[in-house]
Amino acid sequence: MDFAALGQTLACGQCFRWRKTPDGAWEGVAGGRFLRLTEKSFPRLPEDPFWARYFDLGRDYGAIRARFCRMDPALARAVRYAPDIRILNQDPWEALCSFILSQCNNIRRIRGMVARLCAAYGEPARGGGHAFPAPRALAAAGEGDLRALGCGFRAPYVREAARRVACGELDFALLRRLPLPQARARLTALPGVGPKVADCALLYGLHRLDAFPADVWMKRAMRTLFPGRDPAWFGPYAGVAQQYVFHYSRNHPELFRRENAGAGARCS
DNA sequence: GACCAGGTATTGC
DNA sequence: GCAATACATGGT
Repeated sequence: MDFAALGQTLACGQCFRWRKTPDGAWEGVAGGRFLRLTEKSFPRLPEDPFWARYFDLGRDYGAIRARFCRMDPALARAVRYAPDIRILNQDPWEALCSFILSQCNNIRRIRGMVARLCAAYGEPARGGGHAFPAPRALAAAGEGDLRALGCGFRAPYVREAARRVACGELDFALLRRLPLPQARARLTALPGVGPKVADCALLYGLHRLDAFPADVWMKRAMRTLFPGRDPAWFGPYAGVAQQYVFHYSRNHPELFRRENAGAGARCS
């Protein structure tokens, strides 16, 4: 991974709190810390244990890529489009909450909603900006307050998820060690959390790399690019494959022009 | 205005 | 099981 390719990881749809500044730096907040990455500071990233883990620097993505490229030509195309994508180790609560907000929504607006929540309910972060709000903080917010920040019909979902995390009813430490189907079931027990959001929380928040979020783009991609395949076919790193394919698909909508989005998302 | 955006819950067949 | 519909909101 080099600095120039950072955008592949930070702007491929897995996180909502990073931005590229006009002068070409990347700025973001995670784990209550603000980070500004430039061409100059980037090489020292591995020295910080927190950020090394956040960017999953200990994993050999070259081997994962090579395996994908051998498996299937379409998968190889997706990998080559943005080979430097890595799956971040995000905070589980932040991932769950962010993807609850993602339903029936676009990435630009999700970023805005998350930014407003952080500004209103997040503690000041070390170095600048605000941390993602603690579950406790959002559990204590009124539904009307969350709606006022633009959360819409997702407001009660966020509040209830926050409450269950805050009181320990939903335990991320447990989710880390449960078999995937059982972890998924615990998550979908929350109102407003279905299979897609659950898999996002598992993949992005708990780093379960075999979780495979299937949104509209992935459903289209599966029909068109991988007919007859299912998530298990992608193997133990199915979630990584999903990220390559999701990003590739979103940036090649012409591949699906003759599809009628159907089979899934209906918002209006 | 209609249509869409990383879905989910509810209802009716 | 599976299709239809409501759910807020902002951008094109």
